[in-house]
Amino acid sequence: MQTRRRLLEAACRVFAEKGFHAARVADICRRARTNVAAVNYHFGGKAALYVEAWRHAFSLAKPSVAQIPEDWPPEKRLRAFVEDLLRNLLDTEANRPFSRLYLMELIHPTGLVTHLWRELIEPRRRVLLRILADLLHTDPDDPRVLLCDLSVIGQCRAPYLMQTADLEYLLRSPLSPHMVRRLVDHITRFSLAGIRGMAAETAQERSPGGLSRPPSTGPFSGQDP
Amino acid sequence: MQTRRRLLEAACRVFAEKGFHAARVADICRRARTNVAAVNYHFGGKAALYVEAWRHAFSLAKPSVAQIPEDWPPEKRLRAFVEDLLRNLLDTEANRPFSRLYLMELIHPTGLVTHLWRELIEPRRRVLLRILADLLHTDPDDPRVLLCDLSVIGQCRAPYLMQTADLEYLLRSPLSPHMVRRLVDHITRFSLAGIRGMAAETAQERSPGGLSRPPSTGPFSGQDP
DNA sequence: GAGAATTTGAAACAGGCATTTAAGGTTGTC
DNA sequence: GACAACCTTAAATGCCTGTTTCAAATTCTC
Repeated sequence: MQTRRRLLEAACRVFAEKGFHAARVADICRRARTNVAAVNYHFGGKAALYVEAWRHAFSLAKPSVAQIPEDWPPEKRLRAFVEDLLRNLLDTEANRPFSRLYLMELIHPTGLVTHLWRELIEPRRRVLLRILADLLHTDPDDPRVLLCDLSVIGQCRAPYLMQTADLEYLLRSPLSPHMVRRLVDHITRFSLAGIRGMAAETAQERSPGGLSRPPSTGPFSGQDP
Repeated sequence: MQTRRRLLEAACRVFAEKGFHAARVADICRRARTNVAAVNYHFGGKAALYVEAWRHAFSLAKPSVAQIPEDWPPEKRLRAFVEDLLRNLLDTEANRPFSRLYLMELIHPTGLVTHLWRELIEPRRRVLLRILADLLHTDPDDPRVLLCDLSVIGQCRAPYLMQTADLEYLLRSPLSPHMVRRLVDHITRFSLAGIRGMAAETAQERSPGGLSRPPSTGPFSGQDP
């Protein structure tokens, strides 16, 4: 139905902006130009709407990373990956749903989408680990790959951490498509240089201790719905 | 008074963990082993307690970055800066207040601490810009410095984005002092290599357009208290 | 076009939570 | 030891917000 789709899109935007807890059902309904009862009619409640909004956001975003050709050189694949993560930065109208939705769930775990994690997020991460392993001429379980993963992801998420106005303040420049391209370019080059620096280092001092334990619990362990 | 201090410390931890909005006054009081009315008696309300908690957290954290000797080589200063940002990662008992408090305010601006921004945060950022400018053999207004700033800060904040358990899952290793040291080491080296990569690049293709406008509004522009 | 099912609208409901209130207890002072 | 200032406690208040309710309206079926 029309209303249902409008609600989903509004929900993506509001949940992405505020997070599950701080998002107001009334806000979502105002943006969707509908009544609050519609949420409970179509979805059964705020929590269920949240889960559906996740699915909706991912249904728009998912294919791209998975479609990076595996025979591209790893440098090119890294750029494509970064580009994909930063794609949602603009679209202030359409929404910047996926990247920030995910970020919000990381910060305030609701426990509502744990089952979507392995289905939707883990495969993406595995793509990046593969790229990094290729760049470092090692395998994806190498501790250095995990650290580089954190570095790349951290850089890509940084712009989503703040309001657009604050990002523009930091960069001293309005957030245009051109600016996003420049960000992609920077993060890719910066990371490639960082990775090559690691590859050049002697591996001896980072071999023993620390980074070697198998995963214990799982992600999204917390919950406060 | 005793109670006042216990409240401040509990507030730091709870606000840092949940953010202003999601934090419950009752939670804070339970941790401080006091009654909910104490918050309103000693501080006048949740909002005022939040501001005082910020001040308290910063009073513990502030000196270090400011005390990095300016005559150290920039590589050494960068390491000291990163180390300072990651210091709060442990201290699960004492609290990991500053870094995550700040992060929460970035993500959900409350508008309650805008006045503390210039006083507390801007100076820290200027220290980093100076370091990066020295490393790039340029001045702190160079657009490349701003991009590197985003990269370094993004990497340093990444560990604070998630619950400890999730970070340990990503790193496949428990979060020990040793692990934190390794993180500091990695981020410093990775960034130094990235920065040197940028410095080596031809400056021509990143000179015109984009990154050149003076700050328009200010940070923490939003508010939803 | 009549009747039935589905969807929407406005208002009432209920629970959670910050804040207030007023009484009781503690500490310091003369 | 009495008084006063300060602090703590438990219960009450009132607001905000997700959910429910039920009537009105729309859409679908025959």
